[in-house]
Amino acid sequence: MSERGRPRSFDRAAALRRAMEVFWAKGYEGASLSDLTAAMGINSPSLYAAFGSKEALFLEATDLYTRSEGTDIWSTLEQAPTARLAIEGFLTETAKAYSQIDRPQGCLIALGALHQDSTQGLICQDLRRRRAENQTALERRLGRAVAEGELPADFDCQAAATFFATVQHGMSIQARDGATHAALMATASGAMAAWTTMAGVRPRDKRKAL
Amino acid sequence: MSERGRPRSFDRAAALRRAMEVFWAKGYEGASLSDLTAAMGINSPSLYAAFGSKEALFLEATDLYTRSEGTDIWSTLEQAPTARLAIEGFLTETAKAYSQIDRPQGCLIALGALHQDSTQGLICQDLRRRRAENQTALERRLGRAVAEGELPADFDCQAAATFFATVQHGMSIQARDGATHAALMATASGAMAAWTTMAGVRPRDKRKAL
DNA sequence: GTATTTATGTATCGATCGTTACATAAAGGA
DNA sequence: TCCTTTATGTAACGATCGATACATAAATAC
Repeated sequence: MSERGRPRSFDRAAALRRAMEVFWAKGYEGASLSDLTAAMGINSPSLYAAFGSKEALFLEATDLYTRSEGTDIWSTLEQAPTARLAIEGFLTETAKAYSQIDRPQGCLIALGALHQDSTQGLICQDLRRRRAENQTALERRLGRAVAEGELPADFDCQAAATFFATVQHGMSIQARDGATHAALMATASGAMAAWTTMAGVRPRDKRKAL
Repeated sequence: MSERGRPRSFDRAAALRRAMEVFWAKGYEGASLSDLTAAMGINSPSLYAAFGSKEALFLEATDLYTRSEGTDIWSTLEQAPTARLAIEGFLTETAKAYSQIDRPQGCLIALGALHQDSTQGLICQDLRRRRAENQTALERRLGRAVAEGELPADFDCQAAATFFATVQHGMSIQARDGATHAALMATASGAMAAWTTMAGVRPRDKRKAL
């Protein structure tokens, strides 16, 4: 069926991964076609034949990013036995992921396109949707903890999810500024200090942050 | 002395303010010369004669931004009678500043140039320096509180400053996503919940966040 | 007055942006 | 073998990027 015509001479998946890394490092507007084709090892007509356009390539790249780079963060959030461990794991995995030395620092979803016209730009809309989904995932996990009795019924899941999502966004900028893993963990610890108060824990020992 | 030659036909300070707003809304790379000259009401030769280059204009614009837009945030930090009120005011003023409806959302210093090559780009270096200065201001305020006995001697000022600075950076992205003042205040409250734990307060009433 | 100095508007510079025509190469179908 | 189909490399498209050359306008100095 699809075996007609001259076969593609490059690995589409590998090229997409290279494109993802370029977008990750430079953002959507900062990544030029020259940057992309150079990293992907192909010429622009091949890029357009395989991916359609720069926009479409970015959308595929962010999808790959979501499927391949954020997994530890979100699987920890879902699978941790308690909400506290879920949030702690979420923050710890974020600190780890954002300070990998062999990768661009910070998060593609958070930093990829901050300056496009949000109401018009397709790219900006897509990233914003993904950020909203992430915050919703946090809120759902907290809601589950309320339902399970781990958190008090009057716990404000939405406010807490907003707070932790915002901390994660800030960690992207912090990472871009060259923050070490330890510095990111300082932020994670700070956020967990908030948990202690928010969850209404009466501390027997006066300080037990993270 | 400087009254020789044809006088400038536009208000340099007003034009700089317009340029600042464009950079604030679109970022350094996202703001084109066309955008700038249109907003400033001048032609490009006038821009270059008055400001030198796009880079120099941006640096002047960020300086104006620092002097004119961030004042409430940082004066509150310095002048509040206690560190707790200082941090609370810092966060509250940030939430207010980042959600002004008649202005670009978020912070120019935080969002202005996230994707330039950090080691090379002059713009990126300047913004990074300003972000570092802001974090240092937080750390100094906390250190003062330790010296005054408000905070315990083993209080980790650097870690706390990192945390609160990161929260503020995250609020810029949150604001860019259209967060309301209330949503930003939810984040501020979360950060103050962290304060309660970090400062080692033994809460008599179990919850008193912000 | 004339000379000098600075600013403005027009028009354009070379470089780069994202994108595509076009001829050729390499595969399967007949 | 010839036709169709798809991919590749070269080369270039129009648009826009940041930045300027140049002639003219408007001020002061003499």
